This record gives sequence, C-alpha cells and structure tokens, in this order.
Amino acid sequence: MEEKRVSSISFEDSVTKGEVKEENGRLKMITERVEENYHSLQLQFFDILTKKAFKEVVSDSATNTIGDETEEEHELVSLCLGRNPSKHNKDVARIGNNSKNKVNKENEEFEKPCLTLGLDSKCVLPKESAEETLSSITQKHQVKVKNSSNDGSSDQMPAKRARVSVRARCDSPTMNDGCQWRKYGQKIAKGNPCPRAYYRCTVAPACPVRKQVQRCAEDLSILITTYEGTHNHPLPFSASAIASTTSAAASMLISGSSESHNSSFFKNVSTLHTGVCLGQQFDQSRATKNVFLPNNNVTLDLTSSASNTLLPSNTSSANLFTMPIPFVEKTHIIRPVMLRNSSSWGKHFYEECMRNRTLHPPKDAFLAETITKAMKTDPSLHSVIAAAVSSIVGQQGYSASCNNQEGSEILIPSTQLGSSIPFNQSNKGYIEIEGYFKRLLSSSSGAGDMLP
DNA sequence: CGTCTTTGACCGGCGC
DNA sequence: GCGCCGGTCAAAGACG
Repeated sequence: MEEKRVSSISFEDSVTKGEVKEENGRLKMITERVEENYHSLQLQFFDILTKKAFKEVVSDSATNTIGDETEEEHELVSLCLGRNPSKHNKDVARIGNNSKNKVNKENEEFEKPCLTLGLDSKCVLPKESAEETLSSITQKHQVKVKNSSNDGSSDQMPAKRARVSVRARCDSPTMNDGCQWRKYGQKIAKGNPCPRAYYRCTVAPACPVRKQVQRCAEDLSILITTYEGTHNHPLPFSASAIASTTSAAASMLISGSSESHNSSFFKNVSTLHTGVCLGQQFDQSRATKNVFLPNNNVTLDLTSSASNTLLPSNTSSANLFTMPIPFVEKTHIIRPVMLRNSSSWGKHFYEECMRNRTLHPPKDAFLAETITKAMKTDPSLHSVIAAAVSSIVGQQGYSASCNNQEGSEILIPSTQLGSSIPFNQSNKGYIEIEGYFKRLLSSSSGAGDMLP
C-alpha cells in the first residue's frame, strides 16, 4: 500500500517534471520565434517608412515652390544635414534617382571631417546677424575647402569616431541601457564640477564601445551619457535600441559630412520660430568650430523640460538632436507584469500613447507635423527617430533602474512614453506608427508577440 | 577568491 | 617647448 503510494507520487513527479521541461522547451521556441518575427517586422517597418518618405520627397520636390518654403519656415522644424533646404529637395530628388549610389557614397565618405547636423533650432542670434555671421563663416569655409582640395590632406585626416550623447533625466548614477559596463576611469572635466565616469562595454571581451557618463552642471538631475563605437556582439533589445541610435546618428554624421560645406544650413538655423525643441544648439563660435573640425557629436535630448533645449554654450556636443518631448511632468506607472509580458506591455504602451494623444492633442499634432516634415526633408532622419523611439520603448530597463522607488512599481515618465510618438492622424508617419501599434495590439491577443 | 570600483599616474593631442 | 586637458592604465582596496 505504502510502496504503491510512493511509487505513484514519484511517477506523478516525473510526469510533471517532464511536462514542465516540455513546456519550457516549447516556451523557448516560441520566444525565439517571437524574437525573430519581431526583428524582421521591425526591419520591414523601417523599410516601409523609408520608402514612403523617398516617394513623398520626390513628389514634393517636383511640386514645391519657393513660396511654400518660406511659408514652411515658420511652422516647420526642418532637418538639414548641413544642407540648404531649397537645395536639399533637389538633393533628395537626386537621391531618389541614385539612392543606391548615394548610400554607398555615404559609406565611403566617413573619412571626411566637415560636419554639421542641423535640426532647426532655437537660435539666440537675430536673423540678420546670424546670416551675416553665417556668410562670413561660409567664406572662411570655402577658403578652407579650397585649401583642402589642393593638398588633399584633410581627406587623409583621421576622422574622429562618431559620438552620440544622450541627455536623460535619471536619478541613478548611470542609465541602464541594457549593456554591461565596466568602469575604468573617472575624471573631473573642466567646466563641470561633476566627475565624468568612463565605462567600457564588457558584454564581449574585445568590444570597442565606450561610454562616458556625466551629470549636467546646470541640472544635476540630467545625466549625459556619451556613447562611442559600435558593438561587435549581439545585444539585448534595450541595448540594441541605444546602439542603433548611436549607429544611426553616426551614419547621419557620416552622410551629413559630405555636404556640410553648404552655408544655407546656417541660414536655416536662423529661422527659429518654433517652440518645439527639435533643434540644434547654435552658437556662433562653436558653429565655426563645428564646421571646420571633425567634431562628430550628436546629442539626443530625452529630457522633457523645454528649458533644456538650449544647452550651455560650453557643452561639448556639436550637434544637438533634441527629442521633442514636451512639457508634462506626470508619471505613468507600469506594473512589472506589463514589462514581463511583452504583449501586455505593448498594449499598455499603445494605450498610454492614445491617452496622451487625447490629453495633449495640439502639441502632439504639432509635433507630429514637425517630425514628419523633418523626415520629409531628410529621409536619413527616419533611422534616427526610429531608433530614438525604440530606445524610448526599450527604456523600461532604464526606468526600472532609475525610478524603481515605489516598491515593485516601475515608473516611466509620460513625457517619454507618449509624446515622442507623432500623434497626428493626418500625418502619414503617424499612421504608420499607429498601424504598427494596432497590429501589435491585435497580435497581442494571440501567441505571437512583437515586442520583446 | 574573483570581480568591480576607485584613484593617482601616465600619455598624447592641442593651443600658446 | 611647455602646460593644459581629456582619456586611459593599473595598482590597491572594497565587496559579495
């Protein structure tokens, strides 16, 4: 009797263990499939966006008039990678024809040092003086270009590795970006009493990626993380988001470098009427420096306060790419289960976006328009915005580490959740993203999840 | 005991 | 050439 019971229990145990193992295996396979699907879908999504933008830009360039451009100046945050918007349309049309060649060329032009990444910005200079300055800068620059074309030495000048700075509000000493880092140094840099920490990626032994972490002197709650290099190993999603941001920004730097000789970039900088902080910090002295030196920096501003749009003039970043995250300081609380369960998280994210959209429609609409127009102006912004959005999506880890204060609740600032997505239904870019989340939402009821 | 952080020393680039 | 400064190295200590 007793023996029978024991044997039946052990049999049941072994059966349950087997079942659990089987279940584990099944789950693993599902997870892997989901991951694969997610990545392929992500690629397709960005591909579609890019193709659409190219089409629109080509058709726009045919219909656009000068009057349109001047009108747009006031409402449009225009993106220019050191290009004249008016010329840029032609450029893009050309790109439309020779896009493949262009891409190849962009890759080849990594070595060229001159670089301006211009996202229309809040400029402190009055328009006239700015243009004056700009023309003088241009003249100087033309001389420089002439000289460099003579001796060709600048072509051989080793270009600095592209750097991407991310400004984000964070209470913890570092941002959790999904990677493993080892601290190898700390320095107090000039002009900032806060020490700068140096980290090296330790996910792979020979990974060349480094990052610098420093608090902003003006606002200690802002953490400035500067990434340098490209990972030579696979990354988790949250880490790949940052990594893709840096590589996208780097590619922007590379592609912008070839055409940065154009003075109209600076003219464009002087058309700063928008309150949206999609901008490049513009400083006369630094502008000169930015044009002539291989200062391959992009700053991605994920802070919400508008006051942060203009960085202090001593900021080392050459190019400020400010995410247009407006002015709501409310905090959304997402339960950990939302983060563990990818479909729920995606759904929740989408719902949060929708709620934000209804709460703050004018700004969002303006934002959406702004971003879409910027994307029209330069398709290369797609990758950066996409990466930035995905980095925000992937910031659950970051938020968990930064704000994991209230027990097990994980806090994600609403400013980062909703407003960075363009919310304007009249906007095709938005529709793409909305469609993306709708697909996500519908698929979340099934087994195939799209978010990791 | 291994791993990670801290911190002073060192090195190279750049401006004067 | 010299000094400044940013970036890196490496020994020592802390920690789990």
